[in-house]
Amino acid sequence: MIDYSVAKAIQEETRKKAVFNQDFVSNPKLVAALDVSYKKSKALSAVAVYNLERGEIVEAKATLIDVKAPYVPGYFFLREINPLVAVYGLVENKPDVVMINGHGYSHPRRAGIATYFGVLLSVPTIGVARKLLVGEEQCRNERDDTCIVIDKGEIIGMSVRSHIEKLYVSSGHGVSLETSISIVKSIIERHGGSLYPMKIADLITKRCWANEQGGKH
DNA sequence: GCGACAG
DNA sequence: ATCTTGTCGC
Repeated sequence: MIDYSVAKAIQEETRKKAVFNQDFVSNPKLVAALDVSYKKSKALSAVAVYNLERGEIVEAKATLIDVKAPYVPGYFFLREINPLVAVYGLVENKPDVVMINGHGYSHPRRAGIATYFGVLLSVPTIGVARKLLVGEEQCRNERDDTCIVIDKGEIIGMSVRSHIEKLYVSSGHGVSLETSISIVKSIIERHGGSLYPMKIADLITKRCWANEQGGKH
């Protein structure tokens, strides 16, 4: 059995350094979406840089690296931080905000992978997950497509649903929950209910295995 | 003690 | 996340 006390201490330090209630950027124009897929001990990570004004992908990159750490709920960063940092380093058009596939503040210690990535690289991040790790939804009514997520008496994130998918959004670092929701909703409303750049990053990670020859794309 | 548990 | 056939619904 592995001892996660060190990883836990890292997350607690990360939470102290993180900023959840301020926006480092006032008018973001470039938003990057990062995602990772796995095959045996290899991780294929991808990034799609999206122009909010034009509603288009302006850059895409992918890379393949080895991973050793197993996936453990609550300690996702141990497994996925390296693939994420590796592919982010390939980006030429540095984004104003980075969307990470996973939780940010909505985490047992308020420091999910999105928060860890943001503090580590000192970039604004948003956490976007498909399942809750902690907390429970509180919807005002059945019609509302945006609900708050409560844990231990505080709002830790929000759910946003379209007719295509349901996402759990939380602040990562340097992007408030309100701004995070605003960005996510503006994208899905523009692309038929799909978080377009994240979908593209996801497709890249799953379709580049066939013609992978070392990673770069 | 038991169940739940981001990707 | 990944491994995977047939099957249900529009």
